[in-house]
Amino acid sequence: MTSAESGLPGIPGPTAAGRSKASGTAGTALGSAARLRVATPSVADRVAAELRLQLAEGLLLPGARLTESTISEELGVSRNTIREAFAELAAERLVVRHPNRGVFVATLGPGEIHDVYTVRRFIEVSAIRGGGSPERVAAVRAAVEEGKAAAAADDEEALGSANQHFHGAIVALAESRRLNAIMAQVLAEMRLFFHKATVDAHFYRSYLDDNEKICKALEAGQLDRAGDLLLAYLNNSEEKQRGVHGD
Amino acid sequence: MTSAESGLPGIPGPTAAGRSKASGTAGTALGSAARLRVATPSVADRVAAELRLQLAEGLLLPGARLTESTISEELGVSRNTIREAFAELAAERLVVRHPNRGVFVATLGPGEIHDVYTVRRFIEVSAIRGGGSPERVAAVRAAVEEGKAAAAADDEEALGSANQHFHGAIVALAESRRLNAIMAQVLAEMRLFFHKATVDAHFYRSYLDDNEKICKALEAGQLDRAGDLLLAYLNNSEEKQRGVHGD
DNA sequence: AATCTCAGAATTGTTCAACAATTCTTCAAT
DNA sequence: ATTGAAGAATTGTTGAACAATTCTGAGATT
Repeated sequence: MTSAESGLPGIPGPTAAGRSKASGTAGTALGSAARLRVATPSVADRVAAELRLQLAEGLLLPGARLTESTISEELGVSRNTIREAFAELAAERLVVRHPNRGVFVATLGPGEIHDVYTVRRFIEVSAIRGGGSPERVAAVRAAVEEGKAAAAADDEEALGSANQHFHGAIVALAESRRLNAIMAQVLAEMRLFFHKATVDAHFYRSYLDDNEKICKALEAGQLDRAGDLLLAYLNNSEEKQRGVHGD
Repeated sequence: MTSAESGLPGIPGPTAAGRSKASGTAGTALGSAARLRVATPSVADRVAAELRLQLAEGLLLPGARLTESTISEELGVSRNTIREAFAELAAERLVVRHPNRGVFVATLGPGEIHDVYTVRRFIEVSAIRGGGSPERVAAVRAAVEEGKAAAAADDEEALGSANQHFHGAIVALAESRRLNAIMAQVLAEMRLFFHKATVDAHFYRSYLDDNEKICKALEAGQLDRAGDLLLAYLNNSEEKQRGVHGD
């Protein structure tokens, strides 16, 4: 694609406000039909979602600059709307605003990585120590199996996802909307610097055993033990990350 | 004030872009002089800060609607900028966006209150169990004394602030930027529903003893005991809140 | 060659005005 | 009382404009 007109996923056609673009009526019928009763996310939200996706896929590397006009053209959305999306992403720390200089993909130095792991230690360990309903525990188990399957299929990408699902499921034990949101945000931040150093096969694979053990302890109701294992895992993981990245 | 031109604190004079408003040159000199080397926060940020303040002071009660045009006029800021500020506040959960209907001050039902306390239990208890440097412990002590002074002066407002400082100081033990930010956000949410029911003098005052005990345990290095006390305090506090608000 | 300076280009910050889409109001008709 | 249909108000989004700031690249200076 060279000069995209509407690069946004979801609802296809732009409705063309402004005073330009003769605004062909084609597609309008389908658009209103599809909008059954679900509140359509705003364009700004969709832009934010799209950028979040590109961030997660490593298409936008840390430190990269996000120029308003470029994205505006690329996505066929006005600059003002882009700015609204930026405000969202900045609040999520995925992106940093330098006044008068622009927004950049967040870069996580050694200190920041430690900070992220501190949050994870606090939340994940507390969550697992609190246990959870059988359904939630089953979800943790499912994530473990998902990881095994990915390993068997030699799918690195899926392995990484499974690992994140595992940790997400652990926090979900607490059944807290806010904790889930916080964890999701932290995991999104982590994806950011996962792309910097290409992780080798052994990197993720070594986690599988840990996850299995943690899950088993959880299922057996040995919550303190599960917490200790998880804590050790997180410490170990941080050390490895620290090794891979600067310092 | 009837038709405010620049209701924003901080940097006084609006620079008047657009094509209107003859833009008197008065005040410009002082403005640039004051902007020594500190990155001036954007207007959107200042709007968000102002709204955050009004929210904290109970000037904007939960459920209240924030109309773009009204705030735009009131603060002498364009609608687009207001929207950017809204995006910030929505990300902080202080405000909720109903598509095509507007933004409203967030309301916290019983479930939400429980959720907020869940986050606090996770973070605060973990933080105090981890202990902290002498300086950070001293900061906790300072918050306790601040509360005592406020009680002696019969200053309800200050008592509330001191209490929040106390809990903020506990999280600060962990020396984590992100945890501090999360806690600040949660406390901001709590301020939201504190204004609903006017808390009587005994409400806060009963906390003073708890805080003192917790602080003493912390200073004595009895971290587990401090954690237990804090946990009990939080459970008790949640129950009281639940009693005051619609159950 | 290294660096300083300064005009011009590019970009961000902010505003205004317009209009489509949606929601809210009002008021009559059944 | 319920329904329905103008009409008013508000949000969502755009495009254009311009001030302020930062970036860039030649020359000029040491």
